[in-house]
Order: sequence, then C-alpha cells, then structure tokens
Amino acid sequence: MATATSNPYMPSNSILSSNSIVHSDSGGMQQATTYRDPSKMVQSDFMQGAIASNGHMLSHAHQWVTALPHTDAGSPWSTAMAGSPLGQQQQQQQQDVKPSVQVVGRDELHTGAAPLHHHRPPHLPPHQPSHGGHPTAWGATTTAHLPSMGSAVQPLIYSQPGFTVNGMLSQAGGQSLHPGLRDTPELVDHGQQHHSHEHSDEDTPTSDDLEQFAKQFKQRRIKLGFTQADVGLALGTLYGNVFSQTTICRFEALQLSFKNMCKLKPLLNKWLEEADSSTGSPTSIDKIAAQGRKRKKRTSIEVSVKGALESHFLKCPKPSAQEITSLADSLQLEKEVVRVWFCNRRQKEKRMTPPGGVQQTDDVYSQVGNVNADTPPSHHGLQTAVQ
DNA sequence: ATGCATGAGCG
DNA sequence: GCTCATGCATA
Repeated sequence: MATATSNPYMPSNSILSSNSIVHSDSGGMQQATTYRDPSKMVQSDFMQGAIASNGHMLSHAHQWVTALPHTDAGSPWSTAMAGSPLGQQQQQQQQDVKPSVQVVGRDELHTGAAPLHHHRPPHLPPHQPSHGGHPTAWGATTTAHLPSMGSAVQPLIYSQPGFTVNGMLSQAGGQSLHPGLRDTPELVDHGQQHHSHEHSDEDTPTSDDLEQFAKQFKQRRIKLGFTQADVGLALGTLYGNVFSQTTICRFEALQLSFKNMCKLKPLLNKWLEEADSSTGSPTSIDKIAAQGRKRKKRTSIEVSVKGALESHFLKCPKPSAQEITSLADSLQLEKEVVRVWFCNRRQKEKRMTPPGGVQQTDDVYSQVGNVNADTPPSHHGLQTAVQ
C-alpha cells in the first residue's frame, strides 16, 4: 500500500500530533457505536481496488480515532489558493496500481474494463501546500474547502431554479425545506436554458445534461481503467482540487446537489478529455501521506432508532434544539448526533437523486411546474441500473 | 456505495 | 444553529 510519504505536499509534521485527546464524549454510551478500527493505513483507494490484499483492520479502542491518514494533504490550498505556486510535484512513484491489479471493485468489473495500461494525466503543478495546519480542536489540518471555486475563480453559475429535488419535490423553487437555503438567486432562471440542449460546460446544464454526462463519464472512466479515487486525485494534480472517491462516486450517482453537480462537471469533463487524449503513460499519483487528525468515531445508529428518527423527520424535518434534545434523550443518543442526523437527512433531500430512491409515486410523467432544470425523473435512468 | 462527521460561511 | 460541500470510515 504504499503509503508513501513522499508527497510534495505536507511535510512531515503529521505524525506527531496524534493522540492525546481522547475525549470521551458525553454519554459515551451510545448504544450502538461500533468500535471498529481505525486502520492505520491509508486507504487510498481501498475498496475500489482491491481489498484482497489487505483488508484487515485492527481495532482500537478509543472513540476518537487518532491519527488517521487523512488525505487532507491533498488540500493544500487552504485558503490561500490564489495563485500560488508551488508547483512541482513529483508525480509518481510507481504506478499502475490500479488497473491491473485491481480486483476491481464493482463497477469496473462488470463493465468489463480491462485496462491494461494506464495513462497518466499530466499533472500540472497546481497547488501549493501552504496551508497551515492549524490545530484546531482536535486536529489540525484544515479542511479542504476550496474557496477558490466557491467564489472566485470559477465561473459557476449557480442556478438552482426549480431544480429542487425531484423526488421530494417541493414544487417550485421554494422548496419545502425552508429557510436558509441558498440564496436563491433568481439569476439564472430567466432565460437561458430552455432552448439549448447541448451545452457542454459553459452554460448551466440541465438535470438531463448532468445525468447524461455523469453516465458517460462513468463509462469512460471505467473504460480507461481509472477508479473513482484516481479521478479524484487527478483532479488535484490537474487543477489543484483534490476530491475523494466519495465525491466522484456521488457525482456519478447524481447524489450531489444540482449546484454542486454543475460545479464539478467542468472539472470532470476536462479530466475526461485529458484522460482519453493522453494514452499511455502510466502514472499514478501518489497517495498522499497520512496525516494526523482526530475525528470522532462514527456513530452507528441502530435500525430501530433510525426508524424513529426517520419518522420524526417526516413530521418535522427541522426540529428545534429542544426537540432535538428530547429526542436525543429518548433515543439515548447524543444530542449532537441527532442534530447531525437531521442535517444530513435534510441534505439528502436536496440531492438530485432522492433519498429513498423512490420518486414520487405518482406523476413521474406529468411534471408540473418545473420549468427548467426540472427533475430527471422522466426518463430517469436512475443510476440504479448502473452501479 | 453510504452513513455519520467536519468546517467554512452566514446569519 | 443551519446549509452546503466534502470526506473518513464503514458496511
């Protein structure tokens, strides 16, 4: 596995910060937390790739995992991404890790990809490592947020017209989820998206475009022999923004918000072009070295408890602090856990592909008010088929 | 592939 | 405290 350690980014301060905080959180007794293991290795592309080889994990006991490998490293750009420099990076180590070896997780297999070669997308010298890792409560590294894209650099247009979620719908752009939401600008909306269909990346794509692109993207990616993790890493070397396997996966499955999909599409599109044009050189980026940081152990909520939460959610998606407290109390969960659960549940509601997978039962065909982006359901190919 | 978590922003 | 973008850790 290679945890190489050689990365351009991140010096080595990492390892030291680890433990110390064990912090047993409040109750501590969550009934269901599973204590598993923080394996100490980098999991780079783990699952997707082959689990075969390793796969073992050990278990530790604290709740707060200590030092995990964290790829934050990839995120050097902390806030300063402006233009900085840095560059150099050495790519490479030895490569080919994935394609061939890969036992290939899922997709790759059935689709039949049998990549023999790997190409290596040319890396550009993008980010800079600066980023100070300021230790925060328990850890340190910063998070990877890219200010850059969010605001300045990228030209995105956030449109979020009537997009809302198809599944749940909340008709009209004002979705039911209430408040805050994005600012909801009305900027886009008017004009523009209706006639044009094939926009590539410049204009705001429609849900259909995104769905189509995602599907195509996945196919190409697989054909080329790259895993989702590879792509995420490549984006970092190419553009300075590293993404995890999770994000790529969610993009392909349309499990991101419309806005987020729009933001990522151009990047992935570019990678695609790069990828299929460059045939041949193998590379594999390095997997970033482990970083130390403490993260709360993932709480595992029992099914029955989940059911209860789910049912409360249906009644009230946004419980007040008090309600959360009492709910937490009755379910014997930490308040924070419950709060986060609701946040995540709400977020799920906003994805392009609805939570239950179930779309609104009825009119899938008769769409009503969505003018533009609207829901993909119509012909939704739903990712179900694929993955 | 997904569940729970973190953290930047924004009130 | 929420939303939103993201990701570690998991199943």
